[in-house]
Amino acid sequence: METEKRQQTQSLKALMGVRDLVFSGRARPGERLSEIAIAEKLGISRTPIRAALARLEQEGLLELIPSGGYAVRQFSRDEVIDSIELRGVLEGTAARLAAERGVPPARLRAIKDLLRGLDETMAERVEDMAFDRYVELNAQFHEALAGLAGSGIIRREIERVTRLPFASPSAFLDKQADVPEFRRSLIGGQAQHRAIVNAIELREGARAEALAREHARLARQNLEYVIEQDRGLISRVPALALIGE
Amino acid sequence: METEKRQQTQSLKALMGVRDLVFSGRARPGERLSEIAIAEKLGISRTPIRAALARLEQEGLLELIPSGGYAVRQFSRDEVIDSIELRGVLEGTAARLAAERGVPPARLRAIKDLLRGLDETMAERVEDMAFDRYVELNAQFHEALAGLAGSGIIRREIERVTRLPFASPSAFLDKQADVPEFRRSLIGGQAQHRAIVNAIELREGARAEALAREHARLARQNLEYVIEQDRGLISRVPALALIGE
DNA sequence: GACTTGCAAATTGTATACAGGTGGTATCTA
DNA sequence: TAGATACCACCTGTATACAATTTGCAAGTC
Repeated sequence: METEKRQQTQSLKALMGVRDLVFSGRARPGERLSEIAIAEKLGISRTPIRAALARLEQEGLLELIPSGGYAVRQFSRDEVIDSIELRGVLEGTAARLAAERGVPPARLRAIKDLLRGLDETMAERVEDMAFDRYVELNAQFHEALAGLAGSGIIRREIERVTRLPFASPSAFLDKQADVPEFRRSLIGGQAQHRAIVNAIELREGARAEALAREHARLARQNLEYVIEQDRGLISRVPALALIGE
Repeated sequence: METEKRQQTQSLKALMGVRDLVFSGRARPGERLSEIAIAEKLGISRTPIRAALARLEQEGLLELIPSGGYAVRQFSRDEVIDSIELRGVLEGTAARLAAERGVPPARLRAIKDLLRGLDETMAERVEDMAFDRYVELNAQFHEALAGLAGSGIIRREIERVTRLPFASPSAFLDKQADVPEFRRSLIGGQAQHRAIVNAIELREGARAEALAREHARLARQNLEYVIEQDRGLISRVPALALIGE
């Protein structure tokens, strides 16, 4: 019908449009993002585009050009590593606080269900894994973990860091990056998932924190594998499109 | 000359203007911030105001009203505590990484100079302390610490959290909140400063991290003192203007 | 008297007009 | 041929106009 979901649409369309422009690699790092060009391409006026650009700059995806305007930001290897480290620290904090403060039974049950679901995706041979399903459940697990401490502040901050694609728990879980090396890392990853939840349940804050931090290191390992062993993969992992240098 | 430093001014004026409106308490938590009203008050058009509002929402200072527009956000006691905790975690990470990665001698010297400066503000009797100078140097110390790991990502994140006034290391260091209880806490605080730098210099990452976290707890102690012992102080500590509930 | 309904004012979201400034190019000169 | 200068096109920052909602009030009805 003519309901035409226009509610809030222009702004959202602009935000998603620009994000996609960057993530898809159609806008290369360093490239200037012209308001007019984008506006024409997306079929909306400059105003919502401008708002989207400003917001994405806040998110760290774009950078200000001294003479005005915005450009796609380029991230160095070190910045990517620090972002992953940061995610580990924040997820570790969420885990620790959840352990220290205690988690309502319903929530604990919910995250345990996710654990079980993840288990079911595993198989004897890595080729037999239900990769897509793992990716989906893994994202849900990390989301649940971020909220487990019951702190909106922490949850929000994790969400923020995670918006940088290469810092996301799903950074190396992509159909395009379906590499045996990465698949193998999921086995250990799932063991860490279990350990984290166990530590939280037993109210072992320090252990929960350390485990969550170490868990994030999986992403770092995968990153280093890509950079040092198989640079060709860089272009196949979408989350790595912003890495330069 | 009529050069009239207008460079970038409207946007900046809008940002500072709205921030000040909130921090000064002229806009109460929950209150809607009307673009037109602010635009008239500040003598600029709606466009830069709008940008400022959107940005401050991203910073967490404002919240979106479902039907459109922005309102001053109100923070619960728990959210304030979590923000302080978060700052502790992030400063702890900066300290740990600085210890693990090592700090260039010049930077180490610089932060040690700050330590010495802070020492000089101390006195036998708390009434004799150079309070203003301490406040100034303390802010510099925390800024230096945030940058000590040489990570722009970490530095930026600390800066972000710190923008929430009650999460800042200077939250309870204000002329209006010049209370003996707070002054006394500075003595132990300075000891922690020294210990943090010492741990970093000795490359003791875990110790540096734990100390920095504990150091942030000073702010939490002060907060709890205000809430549980002397609620009248709330109105005298500007950083606490946003606390509700 | 309380609730509903309709209207009017106000407010946001979006588009566009306008001015100042930046960068690039082409031409002219040495 | 290389460098400098002047001009032109484009782009951003800001203001304002316009349209669609939303909110608040008032009047009318049950």
